[in-house]
Amino acid sequence: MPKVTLKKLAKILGISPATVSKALKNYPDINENTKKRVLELAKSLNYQPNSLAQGLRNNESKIIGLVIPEIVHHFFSNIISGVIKAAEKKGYLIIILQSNESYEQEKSHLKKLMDKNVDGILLSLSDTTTEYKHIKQVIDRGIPIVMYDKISKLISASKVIIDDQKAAFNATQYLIDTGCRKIAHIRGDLKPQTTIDRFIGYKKALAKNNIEFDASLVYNCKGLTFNEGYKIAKKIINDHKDVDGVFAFTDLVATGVLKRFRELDIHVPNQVSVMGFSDWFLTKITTPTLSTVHQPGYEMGQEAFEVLYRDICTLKKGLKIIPEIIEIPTYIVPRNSTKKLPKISK
Amino acid sequence: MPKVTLKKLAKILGISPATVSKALKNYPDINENTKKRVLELAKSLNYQPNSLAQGLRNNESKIIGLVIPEIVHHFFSNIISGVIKAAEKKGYLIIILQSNESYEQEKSHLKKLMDKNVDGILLSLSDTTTEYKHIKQVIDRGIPIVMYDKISKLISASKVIIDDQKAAFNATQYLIDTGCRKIAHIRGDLKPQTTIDRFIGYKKALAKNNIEFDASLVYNCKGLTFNEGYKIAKKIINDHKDVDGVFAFTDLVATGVLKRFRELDIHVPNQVSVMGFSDWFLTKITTPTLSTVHQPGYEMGQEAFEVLYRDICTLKKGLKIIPEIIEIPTYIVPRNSTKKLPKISK
DNA sequence: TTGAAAGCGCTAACAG
DNA sequence: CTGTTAGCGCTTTCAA
Repeated sequence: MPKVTLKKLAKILGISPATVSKALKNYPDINENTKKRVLELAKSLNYQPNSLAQGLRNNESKIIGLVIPEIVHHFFSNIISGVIKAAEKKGYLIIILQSNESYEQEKSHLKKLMDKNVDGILLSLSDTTTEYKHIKQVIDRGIPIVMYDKISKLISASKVIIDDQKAAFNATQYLIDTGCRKIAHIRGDLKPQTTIDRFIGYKKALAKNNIEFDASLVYNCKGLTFNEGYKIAKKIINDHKDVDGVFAFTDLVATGVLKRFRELDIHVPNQVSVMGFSDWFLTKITTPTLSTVHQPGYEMGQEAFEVLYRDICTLKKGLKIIPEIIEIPTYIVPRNSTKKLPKISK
Repeated sequence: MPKVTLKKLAKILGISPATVSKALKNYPDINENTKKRVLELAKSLNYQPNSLAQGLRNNESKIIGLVIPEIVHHFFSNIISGVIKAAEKKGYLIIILQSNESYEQEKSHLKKLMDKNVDGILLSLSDTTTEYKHIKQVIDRGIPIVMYDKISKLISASKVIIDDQKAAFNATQYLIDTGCRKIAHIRGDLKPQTTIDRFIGYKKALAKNNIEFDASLVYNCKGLTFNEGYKIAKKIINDHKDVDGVFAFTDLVATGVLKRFRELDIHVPNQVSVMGFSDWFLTKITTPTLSTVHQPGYEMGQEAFEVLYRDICTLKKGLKIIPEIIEIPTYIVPRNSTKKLPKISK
């Protein structure tokens, strides 16, 4: 199947490639009739412009890169979905790469994306990234980067985030409002900022309500797994018989807690309330269903693309990017693992 | 940051671009010394070839397209992950598009991918696709397509699949082997082939074991949702008090069944066994955990890319593609929603 | 062992 | 309104 090129169209019509190009691009200085002929022929021959050539010429690929820590993950696959949706509207395609929380991979992925002349990159930092030279290099090359979810304050670029601290504060406050006084917190690894922020939010909520912070109520969770939650639940109960709330930094862990509590015949939420974080799909199917903080992946993905798009346009106009920080609101999703709020609202 | 091009390197070194290109590409007819100088300069200036130009010249993009029905889905995100992993090894990047089970979107996605000069396409048919002209067009254009998961026998292309019929047969057989005799089947929409095949597998297993097929035990499930399972579970019990097994065509639905059964105080697996299909992540966290058929998304993704890669190479050599059909094996994952197999094995 | 030249397909500036 | 020309960055003859 010999490919249909501009040149060929031109030859068939007996006009120049330039004219054909303009006709196809709806330039104003083209005879209506010529334009019609071109358009018709193009359609009938099913002409597709060669985007490689276009890209080479115009110095843009209409492709953006998306670097994601882990694809098989409810939150991140929602992000992908949001990005694709928003990108589609503007005629952009998405190349996806997975960093697996590895700094090395992140670095090499950025390189690959630059090689492919992407017009911009969406990046969520890997947990092991502590240096940012590779990112600055990309930006210096004139390829805009927007960071989402896991970001660094040390990079000057647009960002799309949630306020983990506030979200965790609200979650803890919710537990308190529904009557909990002795609330354990299961936190993640020490490093990632999100984990730290959620921990701070937890502490702040306690402080605000004059509940003394008790370090022994804070449990460190190595992996982000169901099993970790399952194990820790037992520990919590052993250590603190009178605990009445658990706030886990992520749903999966909370789910493990739920399961163990049921096995231990600890009633949720009457004896102990449990609060997760993220609003993964699975929170709807546990028994009891899990109250959690909704982390809007889809919206983040959409927003991230839109910011990036704006930055791309800014850059194309030769202007300097003014980084935007966009915060996507989160909210509590009350389900059955927490008690009802008292009617008398503040 | 002015980009480093071949030309620039050539100028700096006082040699021709052609020579630089060859040096970089390890051509044999280049002076060792020249080569070294080129390589060094290239590295020190961090030269990256412009892939658009390369692509234009060599007529290949080193990008492949992946059309997926739905990204936010455990099975499919595993596929993505597998594809990316395999593609990475061969230096390919992946553009992802989501069809949302829409024929129109599928069609337009294929067009976009062709426009972007992808070297090949991985496609899982949307449920609403009944015509295949758009696919044949792509193949005619010389872009190889490999279909995975949801395929059509009417297309001559390589395919990566599981044997749904066999898998469903085994699942049903497993229920029978563990003592079930009156097994309900929750099936999906009428159209998709997978649904039909699973239904056939179910029937065949009954026949094989001399259990009479009873159409009233087959329930049609509109959506692929937890709620559907939840609703249907009640119906099953109302219609058939003595049912002792349920085989759902997908895990999510089975999970809904599990939940409703618990509410109805129907013991799983002692009174009724429940078997799902897919081995989604969530099957490990339900109560009881859900026995299911493992559907290996990651492996399918890897395999799909590899077949596509072979087809791309074949085509590049000017040979004709001989379609391969690759079947990825499935297996039963026994968990706690089914009874144990009797010790005396056949 | 090197380089000049042509061209992949498209577009933009400019001339007619 | 249309066409000529030049060139994006790279590769590949082919001649030197």
